[in-house]
Parts: sequence; C-alpha cells; structure tokens
Amino acid sequence: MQKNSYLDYKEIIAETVGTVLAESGVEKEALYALIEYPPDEKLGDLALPCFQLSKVLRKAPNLIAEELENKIDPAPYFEAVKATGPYLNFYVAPVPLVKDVLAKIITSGSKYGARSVGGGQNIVIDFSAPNIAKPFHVGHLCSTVIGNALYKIFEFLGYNCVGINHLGDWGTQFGKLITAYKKWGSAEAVEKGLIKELMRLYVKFHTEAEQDPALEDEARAWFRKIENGDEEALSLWRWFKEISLEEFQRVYDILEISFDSMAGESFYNDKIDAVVNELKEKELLVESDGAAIVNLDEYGMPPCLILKKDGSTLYATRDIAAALYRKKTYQFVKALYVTGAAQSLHFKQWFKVVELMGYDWAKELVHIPFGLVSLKGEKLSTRKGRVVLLEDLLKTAIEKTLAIINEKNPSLLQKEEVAQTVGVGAVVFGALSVNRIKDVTFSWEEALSFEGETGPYLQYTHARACSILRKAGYSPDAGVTFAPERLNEPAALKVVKALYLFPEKVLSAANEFEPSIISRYLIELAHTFNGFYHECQVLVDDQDLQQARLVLVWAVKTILATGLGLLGIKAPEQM
RNA sequence: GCGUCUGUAGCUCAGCUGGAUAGAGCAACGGACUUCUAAUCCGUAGGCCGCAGGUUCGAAUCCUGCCAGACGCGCCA
Repeated sequence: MQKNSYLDYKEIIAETVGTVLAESGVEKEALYALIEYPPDEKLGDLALPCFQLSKVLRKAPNLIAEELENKIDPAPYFEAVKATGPYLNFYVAPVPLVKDVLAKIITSGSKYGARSVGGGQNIVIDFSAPNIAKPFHVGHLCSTVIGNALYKIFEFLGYNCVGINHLGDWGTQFGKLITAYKKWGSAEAVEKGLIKELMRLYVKFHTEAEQDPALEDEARAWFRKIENGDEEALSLWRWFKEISLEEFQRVYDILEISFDSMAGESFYNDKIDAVVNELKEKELLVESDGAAIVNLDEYGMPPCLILKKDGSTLYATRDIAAALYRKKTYQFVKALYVTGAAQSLHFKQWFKVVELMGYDWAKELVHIPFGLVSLKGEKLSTRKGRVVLLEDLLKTAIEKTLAIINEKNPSLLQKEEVAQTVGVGAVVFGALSVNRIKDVTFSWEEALSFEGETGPYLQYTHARACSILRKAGYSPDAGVTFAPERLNEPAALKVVKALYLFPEKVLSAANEFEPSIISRYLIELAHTFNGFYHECQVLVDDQDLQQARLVLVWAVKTILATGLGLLGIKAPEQM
C-alpha cells in the first residue's frame, strides 16, 4: 500500500477493517483494492463490497457487512458506517474532510497533488517528432500535447523528464524534395513560401511521379548523395531543415512547448554501424532475400528489418541506436514513445530486439499509442495536400476567441493575450479530453467549440473564481484559519469531495499514461464548483461564512490552475 | 489470410484491474441573469452497452465465436 501525505479514506478503511479482521488473515492491501465509490450519494461516500470476503470468512456477505458495522467505530473520519445488504457503506464526516483537504491545499498551493515517488529519476519522453519539409498539421497535435502533458505529470510526481523531439530529418523524402526543387522550384519561391512551398513541391513530386516512375530513382539518387556527404545535396538538406524548424518553432511558441533535446533521426547516423555490428556479434542477424533481419517467429511476430538489400538502414535500426544512446546518456527508468497506434507492431518488434540483445532495460521501453486523426473520414495526406495546418487551426481558434471576448467582455484588458490562452486552450484540451486510443475525425466545429466539456469552460470557471477572490481581496496569507463547519451545504461539500480526489487522479493519469483522466476530472470539479457558485453567494455579510467560502474558492482556483497546467494549458485570471 | 485496436443515448464520449438503479457534454424541448462573469446553472426527453454463447452469487466490464469499422503485417517512417 502506498503511504502518502494526502488524506486517504481507502487507507483508513483498509486499516480499521483490516484490524478487525486481522485474525482471519485478510490482507489490508487486498481490502484497499476492494474499496470503491458508490454510485449514489445516498449509499455513502465509500463502500466495501463484502462478496469476496465471504469466501475467506465462509459467511454470507450481508452478515459480514452487518458484523463489521457493529465492530467499527466510525469516528473521527466517518459520521456513520452502515451495512446495506452485502455492502459496508462509509459516510464521511464533513468537518475533518473539509479541514484536512482545504488546509492542505492552502499550505501546499500549486504543489497540492504533487509527490516525490519519482525520486528525481529520469524519464525520457519521445514526442511530437514532425517530419522536416512537411507541414505541422493536426495529425501531429496528439503526439505533441500528450507527450507534453505526460512530461508535466511525471515531473509533478518527482521524476526528471527529458523531452526529446525525434525530428524526421532524414530519409528518402529529402531526395524527393531536392528532385522537385531542382525541377520546379527556385530559391526565391522557397524563401517566400517557406514550408508551404516545400509542401507544394512535395505534392507536385508525387503527382508527377505517378506518370513518371523514373523520378523515384532520381529521388533515391539524391538521397544517396546526401548520405555520401555531397555538398550541394547536404546544403539543400540543411536549408530545408532550417526553414522547417523555424516554422515548427512558431507552433511550439504558440503552444508554449519546449524540448530538452532536438536530436532528430540524422543525429544517430554515426551511431548505427555500432548497433549493426553488435547485432552481428550477438548472432541475431539473419540474411533473408538479401536483407538483414532479426527473426521473431518464436514470439509470434514478423521479422524486424535491420538492413535493406543495398545495405542501408531502416527506422527500426535507427530506433534501436537511439534507445541505446538514450539509455547511456540519460540512465532512464522509463522511455516513453508517444506515437500513433499504427506503429504498435514496429515498437513491439524492436523492443523485443533490444531484449534479445540482452538488455534487461528493454522492459522500461513503453509505447504510448494514440488513435488516428482523419479529415471527414478520410486519411490526412501531405502528398495529396489534404491537411489542416496546426498553425491555421490555432490562429482561427484565437480569432474566434477574440470575437467572443469583444461580444461578452469588451472592457477586458489584454484581450489578445487572453484570446491566445483561451483559443489555444480549447484546441489542446480538445485533444486531451478523450482516451488516447480513440480515432478522431477532425471537425472545425468541434475543435472550435467553447461550451460544455471544453477547455474554455474550465478556464471560465477559473476566471470566475479569481473574480470572487479579487473582489474580496483574498489571498491565503491574509488568513488561513477558517471554520470548516460553515461549509455544510451539500453543494459546498460536493466541491470539497471533488478536490479530495485530485491527487488520486493525477496518480492514475501517470500510471495509465492517460492525460484524459485529468481532463475529465477537471470537468467534474468545475461542474461541482459551478453548482456551488449558483447556489451559494460567497461575498456575504457573515464574515466567518465568507472566509470559509473564500478558502474553498481559492482551493478550487488553485486545483483548476494546477490541473490545467499539467495538461499544458494556462488559466487566465480574467476572460 | 493473420494480428492489434475500436463498437455504450441522434452525435462526441465517460464507465472496462467484474459489484448496487449504465453517466456526462452537444443537439432538441422547458426554465433561471436589478445579485460574486449566463463561455454558467437547473429540469424534460433520449439505452437489447454491436450480436450470440460461456464463466460467476453478480457481466457494459472477463473468456470464446461471429458482425462492423480503423490500423498493421520485409526492404517508407
């Protein structure tokens, strides 16, 4: 059982019930895992189903529940313990709950929910990884924001994260691009059109190549030149890369996402031979149709391709080289790869190869897959020019937000800044609000929706809370003491119970590599708070009541900001 | 053909390490702004949880089969 510094009712219940049942050999850990939250508040706040205990205790579950009800003293954490059929229901005593949770949030501030379980160990997170010379489109959004959120979440839990942008800056596509540039491009056009011009050339290459397959050979020849260090080819490659990076950087600046390393694929060029040699030495390489492979029949997988017929490398080779390099450089306890679910087999294969090489840290490699983004049911395709640029989406979202502000809150100061925060927040939250694995069909309408379960909803709730605090001139330094018993309305208690869940939700989000757990939680928290907001006036004459409510509002504001922060979203004070 | 993932309200999704009466948002309809920001809140309506078996005291959740969709399966990444 993980002891932590946060109030943990499951632990309290496991402890007390465990003590009662000590002689029957029921483990406290097992009890902890059984405890659940009842579906209806009438059934209490926590419940212990006794079905499974009945096997060990050789007694009917409802009898067990009854006996436990009689043997357990609910005080001080519960006001009642009641057997309801086969369930033992626990009713939380409000005052200790309110006091403990709010006091802890006040004293920890933005650190509430944080832990030190990571112990400063390194976690490498490989995310975003757009391809050079291709536009940064909505398909890259998931990897970018999921990776960023996991980065923040693990840092929050005491790990030291290393964010790596494994740029797609090597490969045959550069040969294609140079071919197209030579035939249909010019320096002026590229200087002027930048990545959009590169994209035009790339698309043109593919349409022309359908008629004239010889172009493909030309492209391969140009890529070979890059690999052989031909100066003209290399300088074009560097130029294209520079242009792309500048464009990517603009998007990262808008998203306020940064990386600790921009080592892309080309970075590993000089590290691949050693890997191939090692695979040979360990007798893992087998020749097959002229290519060098690692056979994985035994593990029910197709073989992992290491070298092509012509001796050149493939992306599995590169990934293995990168993993070895990262292990040596960062001593990670986990390496996360945030890429599309389509690559699941690829990762399974080369993870296995690393294991077969004798590295036990292969088990620390984790693929974090996410679903496919499509456009009107059709795949995104750079080649066909069917994409939505991320920058366009973000800019549209910001413009729309500005229009809403001008309509609803025209006197707001720093409109542009707020519009940016909210517009970007809407897009980012949209990508983080559903389970990673779900495929999504991009729709402008949905991406630009600001009502209901959206980022702006959370930001709006936060801004409202800030507004109350501002009017009251409240800050926690002004007074941390408050009367917990005054927060006795159901609406207020619901909010406190929602706040209580935050640390637990952050932990699950990390364990499951699933930021959407935090997204959904924040929606729930905001919803309970908005209910409270409508029902209970905070600024009232009764000073004790007002003080208690202000503490609650401050706590909600803090958790909303912290939670949004973990998702990589900012929370404006006004909007 | 083989493999992986997905299938829950009209739409988008929670719930899936088995537990009590399957929950939200959007859209629809009806209500709440002289009161801390209505980007809000409250209410109504909406369900063979893809289908069929099985395991179990108990299945949306686990197992098997089938159906539908997405993705993957050696020289792209």
